[in-house]
Amino acid sequence: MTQRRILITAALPYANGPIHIGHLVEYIQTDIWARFQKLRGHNAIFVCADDTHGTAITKSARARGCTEEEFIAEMSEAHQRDFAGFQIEFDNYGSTNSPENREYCGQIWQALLDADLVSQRTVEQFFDVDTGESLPDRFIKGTCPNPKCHAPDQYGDNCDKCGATYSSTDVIDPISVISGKPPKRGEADHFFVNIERLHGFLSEWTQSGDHLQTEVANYLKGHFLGEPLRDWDVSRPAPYFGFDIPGSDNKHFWYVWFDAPIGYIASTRQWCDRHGEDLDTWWKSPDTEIHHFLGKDITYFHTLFWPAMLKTAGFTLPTKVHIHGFLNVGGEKMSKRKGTFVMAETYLNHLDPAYLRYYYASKLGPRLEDLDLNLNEFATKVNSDLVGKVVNLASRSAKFVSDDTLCAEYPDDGGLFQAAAAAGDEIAAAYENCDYNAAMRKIMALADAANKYVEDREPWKLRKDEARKEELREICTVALNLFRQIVTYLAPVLPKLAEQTSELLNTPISHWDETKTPLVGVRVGQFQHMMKRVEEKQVQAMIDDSKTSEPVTNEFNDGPEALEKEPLAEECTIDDFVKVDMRVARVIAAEAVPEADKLLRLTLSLGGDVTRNVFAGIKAAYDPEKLIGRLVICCANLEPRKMRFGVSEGMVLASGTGGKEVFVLSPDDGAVPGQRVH
RNA sequence: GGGCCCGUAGCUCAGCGGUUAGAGCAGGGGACUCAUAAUCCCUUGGUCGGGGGUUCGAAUCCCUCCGGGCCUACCA
Repeated sequence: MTQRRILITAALPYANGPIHIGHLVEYIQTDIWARFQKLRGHNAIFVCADDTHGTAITKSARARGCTEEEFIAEMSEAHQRDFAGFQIEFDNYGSTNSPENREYCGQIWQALLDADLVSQRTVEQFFDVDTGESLPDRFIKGTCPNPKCHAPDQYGDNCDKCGATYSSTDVIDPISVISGKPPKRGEADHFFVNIERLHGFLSEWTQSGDHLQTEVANYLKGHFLGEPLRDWDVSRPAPYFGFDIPGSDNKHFWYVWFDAPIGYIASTRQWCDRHGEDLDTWWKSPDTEIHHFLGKDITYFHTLFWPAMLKTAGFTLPTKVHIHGFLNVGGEKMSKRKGTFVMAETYLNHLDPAYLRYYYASKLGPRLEDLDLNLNEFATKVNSDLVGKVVNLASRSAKFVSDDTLCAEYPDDGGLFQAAAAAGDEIAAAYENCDYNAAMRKIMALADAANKYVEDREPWKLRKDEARKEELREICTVALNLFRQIVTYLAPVLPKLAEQTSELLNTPISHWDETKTPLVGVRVGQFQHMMKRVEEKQVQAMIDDSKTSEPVTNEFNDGPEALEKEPLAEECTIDDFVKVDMRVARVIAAEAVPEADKLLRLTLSLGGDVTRNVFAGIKAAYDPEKLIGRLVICCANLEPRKMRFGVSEGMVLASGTGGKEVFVLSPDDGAVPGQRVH
């Protein structure tokens, strides 16, 4: 077989949060492919990096009270620790905030300028009033501008409720997520890449050859390539955490999605520098295959902009972009509340990474489909396939020959070894095609056949008969050779098991083709357990751990305590709800009740001359004078209640636990007393 | 609104124009006891989402409807 030169990348994890089991689908998928290619003897390298730029990083660093550089350094360390924990082995792990990356950004930028693809124009957008930062759509929240919807608290790009998409400048009552204040509208110059000029090239590249999965090619054709491609906004005005665009006098920075994919090149460059190789060998040679692995969310960056950049700057285009779907757990999106949003670190505190590597492998196919982690299936699959079938082979045969040797000549096994050796090509083809679930099924069929062999030969009966010792050795030689074939085929998925097997048989597993020749005459070591069964309670502990210890990672960092303290009430009907008549009211008089510890006496106006006398238990939290004039919400049809100090004719709505922790509700500006709350 | 993908046994999926539709797990029965309650044998279970069409032949191709997931450009 001729040796291929293969560059493999996984998408760069954003340095804004820890790695979770959803990310791991991709890194495990890619790592398996990289290990497979290496095991086949190809010259393959697997590079990755942290994606470190953008407004979100600045915001997180600020929340942590450190600089962006400190923040991303800490995050990079955490990411690499998690990856190492899952036996994901990069040949180089870089950062987009590296000098190499700046250099290649400059190079590609210059190529875009030389090709006259860059233009500059003014964009109207929002800025935060406190920090002066320009605000991306996701940093704006407000009311959906769709007249039929008007859902509050929606992001600046689209509405969760009605699905409308819009520009953040259209949002009603916009609020900056950074300061919580209304942003100011302003203008800024941005640089745009005229991607439409490469439309012909992109149509050709995406629709021909085998660069993309067919569903991805279809999606691009149906979605983007059917109409003119819009210009790509690749810059952000200062202040912005990233690289300043040369010649822009520190006023313009490359948008994070410009420099992120270039991180693939920069990371390769670091590897080249360490190994005395030339970058062009990897990025400008038609003899090098480039394989990107990524999730479906970032499809168009990698299938439109990225090829356009590479093409313009004279780099090699990807041989194949492998796009996978998202992870669901138990058929649903990962959920912090349900404890299914499991961080890599949390998983590792409870379970062996080999389990997840195998489970994902057994579910991954070449198509862009979501993958479901079913926790019951996870446990039964690992236990039944890995422990019950594979490891069991060694477990039930090795100890009969420990500290002894395998036969000097491979015995007759009825053609089992040959058949398994022949299956190697099919299994390899499945790996090559990213059809890991097919590969796993084929491998497990081999394990079934091997177990049946042991069953038929009943070695446990022979061991009692010294005269048949040689026969026993033959059976174990066959069983351990079949085991070793299986472990070799599984080595890309289960590197640790391959190492343990290497030790047991005193022979390293270093090449796929070792499955073609039986191992004979070697000394067999003491058998030790290679893998523990998954216990249901470990899985449950991991889920429980994820429920409580997970940091809430939305940008507001709201904790779960309040809800936990006072769980949601029983469901009520709309009819129940409308019975409660809540009205906007103005506090026109307020005084403390001297005889009472907690009460203020409030006089509320519902407009005109309608008033309500209300006793509210908010004395510890509010100064009565400051309440006067304020709008509040009151329950206006509550049955009046006689109290020692008079009759209370309603209730002022407030949240909080009592004492000083009381927060009276107020309507937004514009509300007038007497309006009903719906 | 537009687009992409999916709908096959209780569950997760394979099969994608050609013998009576398969696997693993789960369920039922039996064997074995070397092995981490592992293994082996037998077995229950499906009008392949519905309806039309093309074909000698359709789970497989086409149309349509229903159901589900996802994408829809400065969001990772």
